[in-house]
Amino acid sequence: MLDKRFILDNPDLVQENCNHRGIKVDVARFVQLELDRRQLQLDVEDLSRQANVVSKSIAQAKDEAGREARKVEGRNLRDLKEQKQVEMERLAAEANVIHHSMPNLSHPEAPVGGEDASKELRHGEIDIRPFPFPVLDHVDLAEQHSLIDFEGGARIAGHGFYFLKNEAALLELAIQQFAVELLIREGFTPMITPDLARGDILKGTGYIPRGPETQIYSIESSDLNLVATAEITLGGLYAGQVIDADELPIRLCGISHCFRTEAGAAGRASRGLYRVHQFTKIEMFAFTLPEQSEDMLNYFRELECELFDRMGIPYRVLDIATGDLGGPAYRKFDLEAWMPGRGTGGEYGEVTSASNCTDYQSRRLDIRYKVKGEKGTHLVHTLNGTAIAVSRALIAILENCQQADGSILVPEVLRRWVGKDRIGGNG
RNA sequence: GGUCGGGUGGCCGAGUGGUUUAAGGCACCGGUCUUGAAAACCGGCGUACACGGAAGUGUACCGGGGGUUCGAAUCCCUCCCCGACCGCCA
Repeated sequence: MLDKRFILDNPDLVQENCNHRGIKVDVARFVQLELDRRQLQLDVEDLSRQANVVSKSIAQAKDEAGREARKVEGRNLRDLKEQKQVEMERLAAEANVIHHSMPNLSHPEAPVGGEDASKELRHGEIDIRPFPFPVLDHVDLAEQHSLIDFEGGARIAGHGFYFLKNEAALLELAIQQFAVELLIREGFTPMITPDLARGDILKGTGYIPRGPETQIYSIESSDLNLVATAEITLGGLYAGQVIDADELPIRLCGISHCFRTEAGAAGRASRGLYRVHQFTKIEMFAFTLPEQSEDMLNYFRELECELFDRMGIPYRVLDIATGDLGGPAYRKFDLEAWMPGRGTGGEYGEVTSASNCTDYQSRRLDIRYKVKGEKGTHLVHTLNGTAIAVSRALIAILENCQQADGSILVPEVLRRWVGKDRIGGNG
């Protein structure tokens, strides 16, 4: 959420930003509602004050008749207050709907426009290598080497679920180890988080459970939901807390399963592992001082690059355009890995995403910091970034590392955990 | 799952309907004293929102929500969480 005072002071700027983001918001309406609400709040508070004075006077009243008269007066004041308050809450509710629909402000350098306006910043260290042989996609490669059982997954849980088998199962563990090891070395605290969370926590992070088009699986007869990312649990971990400024920045590395219904995704390219209902993800999350968040976002992006460079995967880095930032992000960088088996002749596919949410998430989650010796508290900035989403990484690895003889070379950095250099062939 | 006990400020902790304006302590900040520090002493010290140029003032907040009352940390209902013990169990 945005700061209400900021919206009132800068309605034109906020409206323009909403337009750039491609989100329909009536900022003027919000401003009017909020101003009216404040007037009512004054009335309510004044009536409360009068009623409190009356209440206190009752204890000191001399005779029973005086007390009774005061009680009636108190009742009337409270009734009046109640009426005003109901009206105030009605306005607040309407203003709140608009407020919640407002996206975060946008970084001045973020490209303005729709999805196509996103700007390619650079490529990874590894060039796309030529494939002087017929390229297979990861589904065919997995079939050939008995790595993934999509039919089995569909049988027990439906389309979008799968079993990882043999080296694919080992690769899943290897990828996790590789990413977590690097992040620990960088000073992140490794966290295996709950895979379920309460509705409040999801809403605080910006996810909407149980709606008609929800991306979230919910547990029946319970407030619990399967998480779509560790961002939900890691952000929620500090909800309602005041953090000592000395402790910032806090950097966490979340290891969790991610569950997504992918409602409304029917028809989109979804062959194989690309769009699945469950996958494992290693997530970076940070709470920072406001002046630290820009550097932290760049740091997240560079770590993502390092991980994919070291796995030998070609990729490009995108500076995401305003129209594609979603609600909470102030700026967002995506890594798209080259997937030779995608489309005809290969395509880039999103593998990571790093966002600086500034104070947009922390305002809703109420995560503050306090500077020693200073009065009051301030909102922290939150950032999240994919270190590695295992399912998408598997696609990139299998497809980029396939050899002319049909075997798949295991990236060197993963061999320690996979226990072999090569899948298939004579490895 | 069962029984019992709990949830009060950054932390600990008192408080069973009205001078409670939430006692007291710790921590923290300022000061006195001191060569310096500690100790001692004095003072300050919650958050949010609103109003105000400011000083400041008002309202709300004692796990969440609802109720009773002129008035609720306190009484009632409900939900959540924590702890102890019992049962079951990887």
